Amino acid sequence: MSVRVRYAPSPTGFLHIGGLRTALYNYLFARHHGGQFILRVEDTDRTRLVDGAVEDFINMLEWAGIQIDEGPNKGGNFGPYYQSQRLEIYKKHAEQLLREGKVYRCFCTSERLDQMRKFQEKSKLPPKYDRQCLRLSPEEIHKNLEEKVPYVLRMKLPDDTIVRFKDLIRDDVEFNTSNIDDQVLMKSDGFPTYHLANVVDDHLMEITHVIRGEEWLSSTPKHVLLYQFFGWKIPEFAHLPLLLNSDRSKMSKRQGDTEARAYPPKGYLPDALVNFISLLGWNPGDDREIFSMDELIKEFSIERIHKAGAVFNLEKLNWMNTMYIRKMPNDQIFDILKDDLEKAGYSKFPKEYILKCLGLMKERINFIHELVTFSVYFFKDPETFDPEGVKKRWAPPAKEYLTQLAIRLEKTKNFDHTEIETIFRFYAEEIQIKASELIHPTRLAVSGMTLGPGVFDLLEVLGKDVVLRRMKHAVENFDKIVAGLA
RNA sequence: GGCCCCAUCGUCUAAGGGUUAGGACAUCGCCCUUUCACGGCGGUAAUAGGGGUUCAAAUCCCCUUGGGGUCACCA
Repeated sequence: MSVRVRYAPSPTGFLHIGGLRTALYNYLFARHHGGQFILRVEDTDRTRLVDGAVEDFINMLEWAGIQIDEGPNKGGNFGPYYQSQRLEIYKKHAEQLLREGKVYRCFCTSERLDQMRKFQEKSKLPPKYDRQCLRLSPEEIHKNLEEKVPYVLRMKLPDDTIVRFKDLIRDDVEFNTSNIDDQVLMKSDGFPTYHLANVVDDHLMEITHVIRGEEWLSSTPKHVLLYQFFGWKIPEFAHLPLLLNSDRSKMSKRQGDTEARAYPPKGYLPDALVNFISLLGWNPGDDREIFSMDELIKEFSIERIHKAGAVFNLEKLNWMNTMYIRKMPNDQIFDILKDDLEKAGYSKFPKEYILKCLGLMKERINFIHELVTFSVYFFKDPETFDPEGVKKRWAPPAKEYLTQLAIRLEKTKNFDHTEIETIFRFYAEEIQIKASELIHPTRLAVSGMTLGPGVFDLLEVLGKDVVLRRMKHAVENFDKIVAGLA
């Protein structure tokens, strides 16, 4: 039987980084085994729906390179993939359980439930439904139904029974039903709760492996019991370790960016983010750390997922992002930055020129958009000059150096790296100074900055005309700039 | 609080009875060097505590401690 897994988020918010990892692990597992990855939207809570959430799930999964085989955007043989469109199915199954006495109607008001909980809390009792409605006589039930008193359907749990199940990550886990509440399965608005909808759908969609966050571990016995109520085969469970804030609490909005969609605009590459989160709770068993999606698919195994939660460490993600930027071909970077370059007004420059600039700059930036913001001087003459740099690099002889260099550079034929370097070295030797005393003032003159690519590369890429123009401008305004007037 | 899960450098982790407890990020130092980076070399840094089992324990068992999750007509 082929593997079928699902990622089943609730559209009550945008895709969470933790959700992205859950989806990724499901996807890797599916692909590793040649199975299917399904996206199912669990929109049974009508009060917390967030506009655009489903689009965000789909967009971000696609951005990350996770391909959905079946889902709201794809269709499939097991749809619909919105739970809100499957109400009849849940109703039918709930009625079956009601007929079989596995669930019962509960007419209790939320006020009574709240009161009861408060009392239990105060008296340090476990907060549990007291089963008042389980003791209702048939006449009372009939009367309530006649009077259209709203009701929910609750699971009737067996008394004092051990529910055991095997978790692929945690091995055997067991719970006693005496610690579990009679879970509501159908709400009074006719919508199922998560527990019912989830089990019914996983069964009908022939899900073989339920891979989800650890926060579901304690409700799994309810699900196991439900499978048993229906007489269905129980899928394999794998509860993933949680993603943590730096204080080791469950990753939440309080700290850092928890929404996946925050990452692309910050300049994170999808491959880097995917690679990074793949390693949060899993590793291949050796020292390798850089993996493409295909390699992850090849290497991934549930056996190597470990149990403890993992802190989302932004610094390591940043490092990984840097690695991926360095590795990425220039024209691919160009494609990603197209809009940014356009917006900055740089797209009027020839593509080959931009590609060269990207090539020089990508070695020294951490986020892809920095390529645009830090590359201004490739596209515009500097209007300001770093004051610290001016102070340090533009001592009086620099003016003469720049003048002389400009004269010599003007005579070049190719204006390439080697030719430029020769001129610098030769002139430095001639006047008995270190080449760096020429290099630093020149960098400042042509870029306005004290850092960036190697100067000879920089000059070559900028081209003779631009370099000479900027150097002359620097010489002409040298005294003003040094005096802090320009 | 009840129930459940978990526990190796600051962080991500390797080592599933015998290792000087390994790697990566971060950090520190040195080298390279025209700046910033990259890179190279090296350093600091961990088995939560206590009991067992064993010739031998990070590793198996128990207890303690600590952390987390969950206890809704939310998922």
